[in-house]
This record gives sequence, structure tokens and C-alpha cells, in this order.
Amino acid sequence: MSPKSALKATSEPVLPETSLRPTLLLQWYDRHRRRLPWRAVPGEASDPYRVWLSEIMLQQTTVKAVGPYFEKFIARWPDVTALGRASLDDVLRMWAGLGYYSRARNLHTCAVAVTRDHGGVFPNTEEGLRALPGIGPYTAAAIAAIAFDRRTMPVDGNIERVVSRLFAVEEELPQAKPLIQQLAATLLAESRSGDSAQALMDLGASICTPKKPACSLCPLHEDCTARARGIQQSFPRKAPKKNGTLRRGAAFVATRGDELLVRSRAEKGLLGGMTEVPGSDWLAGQDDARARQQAPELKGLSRWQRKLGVVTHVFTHFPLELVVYTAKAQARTRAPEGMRWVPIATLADEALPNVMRKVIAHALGLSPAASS
DNA sequence: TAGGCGTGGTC
DNA sequence: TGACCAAGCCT
Repeated sequence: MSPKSALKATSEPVLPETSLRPTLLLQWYDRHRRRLPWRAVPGEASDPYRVWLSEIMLQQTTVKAVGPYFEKFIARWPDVTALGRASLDDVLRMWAGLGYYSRARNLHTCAVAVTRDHGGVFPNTEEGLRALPGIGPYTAAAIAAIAFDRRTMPVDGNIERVVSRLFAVEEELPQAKPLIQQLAATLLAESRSGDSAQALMDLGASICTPKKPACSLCPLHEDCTARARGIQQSFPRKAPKKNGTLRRGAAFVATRGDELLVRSRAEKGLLGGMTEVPGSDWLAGQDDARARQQAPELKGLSRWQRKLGVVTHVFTHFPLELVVYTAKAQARTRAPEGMRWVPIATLADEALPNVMRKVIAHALGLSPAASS
């Protein structure tokens, strides 16, 4: 099953495909894994207590911040029964500075419960773990996979990002969580579930970063749908904060020698009267293929070519994402009605709004001077 | 289910 | 320099 068909079949189960991805991932992990205080060294069994403690501390918290706290806790309370005997006050004092203090309360309550109700032994199933305070869906799966080698894939923010790029998941978070969960599960190796999960997390933390991902170093880059389209940084899709819904469209940059095809926008409304290159309408949830169909029709024009990447712009009330197409026109090709050819050299004299400066710069491979 | 919960780092 | 983000959970 191709990634694309997996996306479309959202109502049907996505079967794990036979692919090299899990193997490539583990090979990369074996060479590049981070050495972290709570991780067992290769070949050594991991300690559920250390895994649990680290996972709680790492919730919405950076590895760097957690390090010293983890060492302090382990030194003072080397196992879960020791922590279960501690006073809440002591635990809170030790936690001070890490933030999200309900985690510390739940941590203590959980240690008491494991000590009292489970004989000091952590449950070894996702379901059993999930029932403990402070352990949600992610943490239960993470402990089950890492500490007990259960075949489950925890999905955190890192893995959401990696997976949404790998499969170019267009659905927005948080609605896309079930789909991403299914797709992420296809990256589980037959064995070494915990390593598969940690490999994805390390990948997300060091290579597939939110901004400027280092795709050339990624073991999966040949296989990455978003990368192939040059739009990896736009994933994961997320519902914009409140400042309007993302709209999408296409812009068409046609050149005739050293001239550019432009038109003027309607007098009223957004960017009223400003100059623009021809484009599709801008709609929330715009479909790329649909936008593509709105290209201007000119005789003597080469095929429209899609530029890699997208142009983004934020208006007061909505963000905009434009895909850009370019084409070359033969000499003396006539401009369609309502449009005109202008010399690229005199574009500075046109009433070009910023978003159009970005589009043209992107299309022609220029630096977007006087834009931003 | 959307909001609240802490802190430090990045651009 | 004000968002945005970082191994989410609880209500």
C-alpha cells in the first residue's frame, strides 16, 4: 500500500506494509542514538522504574532540563518502593523548577499505588499502565514498548511530526491523531519495539526538526512524501491559532523573455487594486489539483511547472499558503484579456503587495527584496 | 473537548 | 521579540 492510498483509506485499517523503513530506522538508531541517563545500554534490560520516571519528567519538557532532575531522583529514590515511601513534600521539593507540578503529585501517587497495589512491580501492559495516575496514552505505550518490549508505538510530538511528513498527512492535528497512530505503527520493527519508538523520537529531535529539518541526513529521506514535494516544513498541519483558518491557492508566474504576466485585483476587498500575478482563488482546505486548474490560458505557452516549496504569508485575519507554477511564453504571445506584460526590471514600480513579491521571488529564484 | 498547567530555549 | 515549541495529562 502506498502512502497516498493509505491516506485516502482513512476509514479502512491501514495494514502495516512490508517495507525497509523499520530496518533503515533501526540501522540509523544503532549508529546515532543519543546516550541518555535513563536509557539502558544496548543488550541490557531496561529498568521500568527509570523508564517511567524519565517519561513523566519528559512530558512537555526538554531532555536538557530533565537530566539533572532524573539523576537527583535516582540517587535519592533508587526504586519505586523507595519513592512510594517518600513524603509528597519531599517529592515536590525535589521537583521544584521542573514545572507542571501536578506531574509530581501524580508521580508520588503512582509510586504509592505501584508499591501498595502491585507489590512494587509496574504493570507490564499498556492497559495496566494506563490505569495509573499521570500515565496517559502516550506514556503507557512508551513504557510498554521501551521497558516491556510490547509491540506498540507511542506517538508524541516528535513522532507526529516525522510521520506526518513521511506520509504527507494533510489532515490537521489533533483530528489526525488516529491516522498518524496507524501510520506510525507501520514503522515498528518486528522486534525491538522500544528501539523503533526511540529511533523515531531521536530522529524528530535531531534531524526531522520543526524548522529546517536536516533531510539529507535522514535515513528515510528517499521515502519521504513531504520531502519529495519540498514542503516538509509545513507538516504537521495544525489548525491555526485563532487568527483565521489557513487558506491555500496557486499562483502562476508566466514570463515572456524579460517580461512578466500580471493583472490588477478588483478595486474592493482584500489587496484592492493591487497588482498580482494570475492565481487561483484562496480557500480554506483548497485542493492543489483544483487550484492548478485555474491557470490562465495562453497560446504559445510552455507547460506549467510546479516550483518546489510553497510561499506563505500571514494576513491580519488569515494565513495563506501558495503553490507556485512557472511557464515560459514565446515572443509576441498575447496577454489574455485583463492582463498585461510588464518588464521584470520595472516591477519595483508596480503596486505589488508583499505576498506577490514573495511569489515572484520564489518563482524566479530571487531573494525577496523588500518583502517579509 | 478545549483549556490549563511551568519553564527554558529558539528564531 | 513575541510566538512557538519541548518524550502530555487531566478535567
